[in-house]
Amino acid sequence: MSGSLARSDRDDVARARTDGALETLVGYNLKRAYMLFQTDFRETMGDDGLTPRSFSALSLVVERPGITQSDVSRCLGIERSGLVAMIDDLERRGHLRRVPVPGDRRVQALQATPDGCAAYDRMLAEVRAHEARVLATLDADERETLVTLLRKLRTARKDQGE
Amino acid sequence: MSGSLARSDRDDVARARTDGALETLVGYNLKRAYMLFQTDFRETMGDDGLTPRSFSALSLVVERPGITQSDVSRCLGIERSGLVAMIDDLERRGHLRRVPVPGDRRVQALQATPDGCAAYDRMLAEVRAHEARVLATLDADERETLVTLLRKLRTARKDQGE
DNA sequence: TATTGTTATACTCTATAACTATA
DNA sequence: TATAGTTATAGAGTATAACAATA
Repeated sequence: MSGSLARSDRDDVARARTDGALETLVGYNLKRAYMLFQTDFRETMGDDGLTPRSFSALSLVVERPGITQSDVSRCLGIERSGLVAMIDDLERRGHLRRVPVPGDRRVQALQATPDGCAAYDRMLAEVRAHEARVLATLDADERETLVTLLRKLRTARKDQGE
Repeated sequence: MSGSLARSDRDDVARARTDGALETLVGYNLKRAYMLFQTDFRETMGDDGLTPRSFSALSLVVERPGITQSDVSRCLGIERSGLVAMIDDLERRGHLRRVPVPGDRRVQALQATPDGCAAYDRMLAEVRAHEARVLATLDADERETLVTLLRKLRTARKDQGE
């Protein structure tokens, strides 16, 4: 039954090294690393800055002028409905505009404004600095390996049957 | 001003390869990879299965009998308050019990039940299978490298001044 | 004063479903 | 019948703040 534990036993437990099954699981370590990035990203961008998600959307719009919301949602793997408020916000900030497309009146192409492009360039620099900060403990090779492995994980997935 | 785009231009855009700044950012790739794991984890555990979080808590309790809620929250990097409902749930499932500690009446040590240990072993096997599935595109070396890099990212952080 | 467990609360994120207008 | 954009809504996840009991 062992209903209770002595104080010293608990202290031993607390001192145990962190080497359980959890540490061997990729998912767990992935989540912890992701949380690190998330937190620092938000601190970097400030209270009324872009979120990781809206930054990624803006990035897509800047780099692929004329992309539609549906395209963005597919590229980022998120729901179309979630994009509306985000694009509203980016438009309100003056970073982009919704532009009608002659050939298809259902669609509105997304076009970054000059100000939006400039703001994006500044933010991208900040984001790279933020990543350098969080990745400080890895050398250049390790960083590249990490990105490569993460991308491999994802891109290869699309091709599979599943 | 270029108010609108022709259909064919948009199609070109849609066909563009996915090689923008986003793909070079660790944070973005980390998030996408994390989403992959999360989704598959939940599918693996089923509708009334443990969440990634409660599984990690149970793992800690099984491997460090007598650990307290505060210890768990510190190990996992989450708030104490968030643990209460989780531990309630694990207790309701019969996986663990709250056990009074003689030396300190504020504390309740967490003790996995025999059933809880058995259930954990089964779940851990399922989780490992789930990880093997999601990691199918990486070979053994790559998987180990990935875990190592993710852990290095995190563990080294603690030691820093910040 | 500090810590453990707890409650209440609010906020963010995000998906689902349904609607409309077009195609 | 399918797609783009939209709206409304609900649910999960999680943090914050406060409190009681104990140290």
